[in-house]
Formats: sequence, C-alpha cells, structure tokens
Amino acid sequence: MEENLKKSSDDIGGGAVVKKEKIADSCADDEDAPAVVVVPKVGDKRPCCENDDNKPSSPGKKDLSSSNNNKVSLKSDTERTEPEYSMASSSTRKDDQLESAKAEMGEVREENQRLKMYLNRIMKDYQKLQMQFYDIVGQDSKKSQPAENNDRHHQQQEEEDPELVSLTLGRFSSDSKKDGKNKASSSHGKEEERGNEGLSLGLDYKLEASKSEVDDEALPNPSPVNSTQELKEEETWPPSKVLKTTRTGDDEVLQQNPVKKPRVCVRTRCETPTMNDGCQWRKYGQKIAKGNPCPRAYYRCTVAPSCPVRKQVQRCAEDLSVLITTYEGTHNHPLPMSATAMASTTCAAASMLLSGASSSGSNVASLTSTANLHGLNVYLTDNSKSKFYLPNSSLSAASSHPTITIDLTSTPSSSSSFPFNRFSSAYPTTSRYASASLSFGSSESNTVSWGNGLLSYGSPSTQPYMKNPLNINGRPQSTMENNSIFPSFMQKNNLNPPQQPLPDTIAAATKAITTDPNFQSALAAALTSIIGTGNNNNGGGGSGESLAQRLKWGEQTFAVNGNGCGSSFFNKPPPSTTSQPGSLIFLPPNSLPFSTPKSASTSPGDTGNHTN
DNA sequence: CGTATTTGACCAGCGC
DNA sequence: GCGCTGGTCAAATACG
Repeated sequence: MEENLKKSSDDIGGGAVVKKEKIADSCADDEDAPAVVVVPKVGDKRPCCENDDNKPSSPGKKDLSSSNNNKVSLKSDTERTEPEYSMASSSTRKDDQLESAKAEMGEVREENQRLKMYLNRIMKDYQKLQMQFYDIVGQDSKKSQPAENNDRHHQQQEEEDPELVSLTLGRFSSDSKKDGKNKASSSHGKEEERGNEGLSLGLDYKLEASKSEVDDEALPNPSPVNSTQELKEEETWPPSKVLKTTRTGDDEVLQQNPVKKPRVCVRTRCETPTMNDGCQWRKYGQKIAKGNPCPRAYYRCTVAPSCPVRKQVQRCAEDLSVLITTYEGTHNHPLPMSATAMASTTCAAASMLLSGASSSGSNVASLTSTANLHGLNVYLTDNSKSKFYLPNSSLSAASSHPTITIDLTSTPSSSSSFPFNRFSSAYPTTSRYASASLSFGSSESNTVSWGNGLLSYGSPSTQPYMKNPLNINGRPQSTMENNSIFPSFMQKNNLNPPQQPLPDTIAAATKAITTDPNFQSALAAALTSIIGTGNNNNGGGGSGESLAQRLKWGEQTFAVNGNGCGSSFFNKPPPSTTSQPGSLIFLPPNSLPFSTPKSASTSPGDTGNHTN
C-alpha cells in the first residue's frame, strides 16, 4: 500500500500536472481556465508512469507541469527566456514584456506551490482515510465474520448476476486491486457498500480499476478531472481488446466484471444532426445498426487527444425526430463551461446508475426507485428484471454495458405517467448489467430538443446545425458542434430561466439526479476518496468539514468539471469562486457558453455530447 | 495544405 | 466453426 501511495504520488508529480498552455488548447473557450490544472495526461497515461524515470518531459512545458521540480523548471524557463528578451529587445516594450513574463512566471510558481500543497494535503488525507477505512473494515469483519461467507456467496452471485455489475465496478478499484490487504477485506467492503452505497462506489464506477497503479494514482491525484476515471477509462476504453487483456492479465476479480463502462444514453428531440453538448467531437466511424435504418455515428472527444470519451449518435427508428446519443467514458480534461452541463448530467446519471445498481446488487432484487424532483421523474430500475424493452433495437448493442437512459423527449404527461413507455431498459432481459432509465419530463416542453435549445440559445445566428438538418442518411454533417450556451442551469433556485427551456430541463435533470441519495452517496464517496476530506483537518481552509457537508445538493451551485463528476476541485479555484480549495463548485452561475473557437463544440454535458 | 469526414475493411464478441 | 453484429481503423476524399 505504501508503495502504491508512493507510486501514485510520484506519478502525480511526474505527469499529472498539466500546464496552462495545454488547458488553453483544449478549452479555448474556457476563460476561467485555471492557471495550472492538474490533469491526468490521458495521452501520456502510460508514459505517465514511465515519465518519472525515463521520460523527462519536454523542456518547456514539462517544467511547468512537474510539481516536483516546479521551482527548478520555472527558473530554468525564466532564465531561458530572459536572455532572449533582453537580447531581442532594446526597447521599453521588450522590458514590459519581460516584466510581464516574469510576473507570469511568478504567478505560475505560486500556483505550483499551491498545487503542491494541495497534493501533499491530499496525500495525507488519503492515507488517513485509508487507515480509517481499514480500521472500519477490520471491525466489520470481526463483527460479521460469519456473514463473510454470505458475502462471498453474494459475490459469486454477483459475478454471475448481471445486476450486480455496478457493485463489481465499485469493488474493483478499491478492493480488488490495491493489495492483499484490500483483497482480504473486499468482502467487507461490499458489506459496507450495502449499508452505505456510496462508500466505495465513488469512482469505482469508473470501472475497471484494473490496475493497482491506476487506483493509486488516481486517488491522490487532485486533478480536476477525475484522474482515476480517466486512467481507468482510458485503459478500458479500447473495448474488447484491452478489456480482454486486462481481464486475463488481472485477477479473476476482474472476470466477474467484463469491465465495461457505463453508458449514458440521452434521448432528445433534435432536428439537427447532432446535439451540441459543448464538447468537441470527431467522427471516426459510422455504421448501420441492425434494426435501425438510420446509421449510427461514432464520435470521439477531441478536446484532449487522449480523452477516452466516445459517443454514439443515432436517430430513433421509430421517431426520426428523436436523437439518441450515448456517451461512454469520462473526460479526462477540463471542459469548457458550456460542456459541463451535459457532463454533469451524464456523470450524475452514471453515478446514479452505479450506485443504484450497487444497492440493488446486494439484494439481487430488482431495484426501482422513483424520485420526483423539481418536476422531473427519475426512474432507476434494474433492467435485468425489467420487462420493458427498448424500442430501438439499435440500443441493444449496449446490452453489455451498464446503461442509463435519460429521456428528454417525453412530454410531461407521458413521462409522468410512465417513463418507461419510452424508455425501457436498454438491456435485454439477459443483460448482465443493470441499467436505469431517467425520464426528465419536465413540465416544460421537453419537446424542445436539447440540442436545439442549446444551440439556439448560444448563438442562434451562428448555429450551423440549425441550418443543417440532418442529411439524407441522418448523418451528422459536421461534428463540429457549435458552442451552445448553457445557461447557468445549475444556478440555484433558478431552474426556469426564461427562454431557456432546455437548459432548464438539463438543470432540473441534473438536480434531480444529484439529489438522488444514491448518487449523493456515490459522489461523496468518490470525492472523498479523491480529496480525502472527511475527517481530516485539511489544511485547506475548512477542509475539516466533511465532504458531505460541503455538498449542499441543490443549494449550491454544482460545479462539475470536465469529467463530469465534480472533479474540478483543484482545477480551478479561482479565488473568486472558490476560496476554499476543497469546496465543491458547481457551475458558476451564468457560466456562459463561450462559443468555442471554431471547431469545438461546447455544450453542456461531458460524458455525452449530443450532436444531431 | 492541413484538417475533418467518409467509408470500406478489419477485428472481436456472441449466438447458433 | 460459422455467420452476424458492433465497434474501430485508416486510406481516400472533401472542405476551408
């Protein structure tokens, strides 16, 4: 364990920190881009570990990014640049530049220092938490040793039982892989999960925590984007191949879980080829799916080169006006503000799915939870038991993935009456994974497609989509989505901004999801695992406060970071927004969608982008 | 000319 | 083992 921790810390120091430049690149429209963001280097994921030893980062950038060598690096940079400036400039202008450069360097240095402090704090917290966790686990194990067998039995069942997928997922990261110690306590962990859904779920749902390194890395990593998720996801994304290898390579623990990422399926009414979710996507494939005449388009997130997020866009065969967008994976990079809405929503949905599944998993009973929040109906069901089937056969493809469906197409009446009419589980009855359906049929007209609403809101005049109805084949003509402005959907108490029906819906949806106890617990656990807040007195102002306390669902603005699940803690603690490092920031009210420069399509939603 | 999209080929998983 | 299907790759093409 210690080793792991150490390792993780090294990793963090070596490769996790991303420099400003990078951020700027990926999120051109994010004006508030943190000066320094800790972002898991997706692309460098592997290298990430290697970097420590073998791969010195490239001079300019890496220096800044290397937390361990911040000072040195910065200094070297400065030294390097100074001469250039002086040589080149004899004029006062140059001097000014030099001064400004120095000032910048100073800022960056400070930022780095701050990040370092964060990192240290996090590491400490993490260790403490872990210790506590083990203590608890140990106690439980003693208390319920007899029950252990049962747990094991459950475990086995889970392995065979599709429903338990989410549990499995949760289990992975924390239990299975850390070390023998964890392994021993895995069963207990499960027990705890049962009692407290959120416990270890957290990031687990990120899945396949196949590698211990990954886990370790992730936990300590303060990166705004859930590094854990990213790393895991990245590894897992390569669908079958990687999975397979992972599976084989890893223990049997993984066996039970095919390691498939949860998917969030969003149904919206959208006339445009794709829904603008604020992210930048590149189309990499198109296929005719069985049972649906409309081709399915495959997109991958291009905001960051290594972003594992993929999405599938397809028109509903039954109703061509309905666009089905399926998101898979979590962004490993900061997202534009406009993209956070969707990201948060999808992330929340995924979390809910997992948490819900986990809870159901223990009982192996069908889970059906209903929440009526803010006029939204949220249904979480265990599909495996569900007798409903998804009309769109094309979705059956997702059968192997835990899938949660968010229906934004249903009208109030229909949704309220029975959302599953439209949505049913994406899983066939034989599905191995639990799935959930969310129907956000707000009282407002959901008929306004998400994409449309967003698009029009953002910059009506410049919305190409609107101009480009889908082509004959229903293929997106362009993956470049316009930036949509996603009104501060997260604004507190402001769920019904005028003229923003859609965002509103999303906001409500997000809120509804986030209000879900399951989700809360899951998210809290996740955040806790990352930040290690909990009981520690974190040096960071008020960190002593429990995370849960800090999460004031529904009341506070919910800042979801690029990854979606509140990862942006450290991402950007702009003084103004977050004086407290640990505080959970939800979208700053009125985070407007800046239109992303050109190609970037920023829309609310990270995990998913819907482009019609 | 660089970048994004298109599209056929390829691969892996799954069911029969 | 074979065929079907989903998903991805990558060369060719289109576009700005």
